[in-house]
Amino acid sequence: MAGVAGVSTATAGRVLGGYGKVSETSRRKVEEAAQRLGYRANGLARSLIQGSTETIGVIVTDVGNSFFASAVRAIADEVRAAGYEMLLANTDADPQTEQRALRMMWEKRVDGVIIAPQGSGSVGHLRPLVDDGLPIVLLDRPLATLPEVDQVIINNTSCARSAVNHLIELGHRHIAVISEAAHDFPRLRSVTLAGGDAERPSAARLVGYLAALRRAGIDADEDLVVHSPYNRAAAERAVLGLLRRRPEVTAIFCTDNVLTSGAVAAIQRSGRRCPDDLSVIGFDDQDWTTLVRPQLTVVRQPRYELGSAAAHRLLQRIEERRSAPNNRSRAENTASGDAPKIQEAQRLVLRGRLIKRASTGPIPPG
Amino acid sequence: MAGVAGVSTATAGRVLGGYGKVSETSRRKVEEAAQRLGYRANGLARSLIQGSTETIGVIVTDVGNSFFASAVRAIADEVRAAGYEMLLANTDADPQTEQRALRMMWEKRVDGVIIAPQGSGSVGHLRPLVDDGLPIVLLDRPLATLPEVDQVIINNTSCARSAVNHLIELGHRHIAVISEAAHDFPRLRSVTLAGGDAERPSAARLVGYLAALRRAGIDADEDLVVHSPYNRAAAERAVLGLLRRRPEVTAIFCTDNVLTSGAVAAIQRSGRRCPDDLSVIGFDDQDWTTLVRPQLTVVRQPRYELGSAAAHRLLQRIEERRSAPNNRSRAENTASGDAPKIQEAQRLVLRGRLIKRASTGPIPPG
DNA sequence: CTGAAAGCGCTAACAC
DNA sequence: GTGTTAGCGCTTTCAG
Repeated sequence: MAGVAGVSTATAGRVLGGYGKVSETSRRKVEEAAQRLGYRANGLARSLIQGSTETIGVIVTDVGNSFFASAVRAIADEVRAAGYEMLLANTDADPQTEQRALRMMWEKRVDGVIIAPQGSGSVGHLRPLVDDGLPIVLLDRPLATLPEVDQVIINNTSCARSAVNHLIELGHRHIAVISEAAHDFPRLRSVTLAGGDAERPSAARLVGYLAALRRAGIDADEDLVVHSPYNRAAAERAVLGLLRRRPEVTAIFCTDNVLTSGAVAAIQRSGRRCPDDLSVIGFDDQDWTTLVRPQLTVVRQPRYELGSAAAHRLLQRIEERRSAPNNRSRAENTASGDAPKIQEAQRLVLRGRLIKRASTGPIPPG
Repeated sequence: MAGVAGVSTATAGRVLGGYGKVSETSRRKVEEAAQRLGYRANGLARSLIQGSTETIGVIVTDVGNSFFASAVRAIADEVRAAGYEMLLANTDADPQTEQRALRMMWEKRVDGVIIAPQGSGSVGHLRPLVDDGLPIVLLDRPLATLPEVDQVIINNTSCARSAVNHLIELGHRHIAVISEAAHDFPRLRSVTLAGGDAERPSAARLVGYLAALRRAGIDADEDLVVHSPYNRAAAERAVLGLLRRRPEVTAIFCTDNVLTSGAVAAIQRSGRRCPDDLSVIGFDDQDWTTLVRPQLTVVRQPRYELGSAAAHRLLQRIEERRSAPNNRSRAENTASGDAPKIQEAQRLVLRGRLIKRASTGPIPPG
């Protein structure tokens, strides 16, 4: 390449890499040769030497879920605008898959990571990267034992609280919730009593449900806290079971978009009329919630904004680190006697809100 | 690193990289040292030397769209099973964005690319990579001028044909179609006459619509071919306009999932009853199509399978090339007098099918 | 402004 | 088995 252009590799590099000073004449020669040879830079070599890949890693549990699809879309937009690329991985909430993805991305030298951790096991997977000083942003789920890491989340507990409050105000007393975290009911009940919060969105929403009941002086009934995995068919079965088992239930709060569609299907199949016999609140304001009859009352969460905020935060951290790579690794940090200069972690909470529509109504007489 | 373990860099490399032969003793020493130092391999250096990154590029127009979200999910699954990673980019159907993404991925040395090209302009963007011998698979949209590239697509034309046939059999004569490719109507009409096909799915579906009408001896009416971009609100407006303008329309065929939701919204707002006044067929069998009343008749396309097939094909090509890197680049090919050995491109067509439900019925009397 | 040379962290070939 | 050496393709000193 440099040979064809009749200059040294150094000059060629300066032109192609856009650094240093080059005369117009040699610039033209190089560009022409590059054109002719169909030259393309080797990003690997460049990254190897510069120590940055202009690539971030994104790890979610399921891009197929519309919630994450929106968030990833937002991240992609933000990242592209900054001239970065995005490595994407799915975990299906499997700890091992998550660990492997994280490790591979780390070895591929991503400049930062946005992750929706699968659970508390994630802390162990993230620890080495955190200690290494890699910028990380937690998406949608905080990790209490990783307080030094930035996070962008939704005010899940209070969203759930206002949803359930709405039902209570309408006169409902037998309010069921369908949740992926139902098995955590005993633990979460005490969390509520202590006024605390919970890590996973599903748990946080359940806490909100419990808090609302408690404030209204309604005893939480474990049998009305029904469990379902994130799977429409399973949710449908779970809700059908509930309605058969506890016909006195007059309202259902769904804590996730797929649980919502399962619940709506179940109610339709059960023959109960909504909202006359049964009120429903869904989670996540998807397009179809205004197409069904009655239109669904839902908690809308800013999914796209969640993604852009996370990406924005991450890119900012990467930029910070680039201009001041003090906090390289724990090893170096401990070695140098400087002030640790550990950046305060940022905790960004975006607000969802209740959209009242036609699927919620006053408690039926009788 | 090698120093701490008390061995040479070569031995350390053999252990960490998992190649060559090493004694148990030194293996243990190296692993221990690696553990202690928190060593992580540098994938960039490895890739630089081995000439493969174990990473593929995926380019779609919008991961936020449930169609692509499913396909990308499938690709992620397939790719992960093979131990690869995935760089993902969105183009919003913008040629420049597509070109930039392609270029960046190419420079980052991806081992292959899956792309849903935005249009015929994509050929120029892909040409250099194709000539370089990079494995590529076209997803969902063929490119006639790039016949040497593998493609995985849906039988869009015949899906559309059977949808419209269904309407015709029910007695409908004034059948509208809502399409992103409506402006291509004149050109596509001649394509149909010639029995040809079209590149973009939207166009292919429109061709199917025209073919069905033609076979039934119904004249296609340009005014019933309504245009809408992929945007729910726009689709809703377009369909409302159609219903006002041409009240004799008794059936609507939607050629995409977002157009479908817009059309359903419009019909609901118009006050026309479905299927009594108006039959509708949607595209893409999403969850909600069974939750609305009447349940929607739709064309189901195998979105997940489309993604897995594409990924599968690509990984296979990458494997082929790895074992026989003959066709490195055009330059070398031309130089060597060997048989070109150009692999025949594979064209995989997955079949969608019509799911008849309650939104289609016989033509109303009157 | 330009060239020569060193080296990023690794693997491949070859000796020992 | 193991160590030595020579690069992968680029950027970065450092002289000229």
